[in-house]
Amino acid sequence: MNWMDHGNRLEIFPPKEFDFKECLIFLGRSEGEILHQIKDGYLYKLIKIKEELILLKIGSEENSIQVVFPIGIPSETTREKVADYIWEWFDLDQNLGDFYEMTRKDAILDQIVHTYYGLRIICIPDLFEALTWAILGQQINLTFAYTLKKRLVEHYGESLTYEGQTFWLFPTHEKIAELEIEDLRKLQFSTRKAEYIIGVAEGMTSGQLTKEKLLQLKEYHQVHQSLVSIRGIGAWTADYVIMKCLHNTNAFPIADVGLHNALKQQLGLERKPTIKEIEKLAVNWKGWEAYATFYLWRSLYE
DNA sequence: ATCCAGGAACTGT
DNA sequence: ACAGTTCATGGA
Repeated sequence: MNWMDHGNRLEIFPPKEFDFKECLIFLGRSEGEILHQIKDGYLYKLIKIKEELILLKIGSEENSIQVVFPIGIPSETTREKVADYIWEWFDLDQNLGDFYEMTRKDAILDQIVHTYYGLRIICIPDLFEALTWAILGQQINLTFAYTLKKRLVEHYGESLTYEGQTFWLFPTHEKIAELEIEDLRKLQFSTRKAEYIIGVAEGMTSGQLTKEKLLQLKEYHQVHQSLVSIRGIGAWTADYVIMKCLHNTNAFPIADVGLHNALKQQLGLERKPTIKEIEKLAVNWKGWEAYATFYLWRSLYE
């Protein structure tokens, strides 16, 4: 991690394969998003570090990400954690140079990575949020998934209002673990989604399911297996979470509808490709399937 | 209206 | 192992 603490602001120096504006475009993809806001080229996000709510205003300079604190300056140790958070959120530990090296020889990705150069997987560092968001997205259109997330956050999340704008935190698993199915049914969650999400919340609150434990597992299939063993988490959700929360670039949600649509479009097909066809296309992507998928998703909007 | 959505569990073979 | 069915609701 490469950054400087200037006391009242942070300056973070990302690797060269990074473009803040590309990341902002991804972050701004939905009107329904409630967990961050974008205004005048700045990204605002509320986070919580050790019981302290911290509003971040994030912008970019030529070679750095600038973070300021509109409400109050946190302590030095907290500022360090903020820098950690930003580094993790934008997946800055990955060496995208290796990914781009691979895509030079790839008929599908070569053009795409050129167009969106510097885009990184925007992560969901909170495991509970990542799992819940994936479950919400199962088999419903994304617009409605955002609506459900908004309702969940506004009912059970913490918030802070600054200059007339309200900023939200995703609810904690402790809070959701206390709910009954009917509580979420009222928000128009299906019984299944309600069961799955409360179940995950209970698993995390009991300490059985933690991000740390998952990160300790050495083999990809071990992580995948332990996630899939949880009710409501299938292969797609496991891969999505491994990609968005656990930073493993081997993750490949191969059954994803968005991926299929992107490939259909890129290849000019009449129909969506089959799983077997995708497996063949993806042979070159070994080790970078998550980024290949993410860039293909990006190619879908605009 | 009709189809489908960033699937998963369940059931039957 | 594998295929078909059910769940559930809104968006386009």
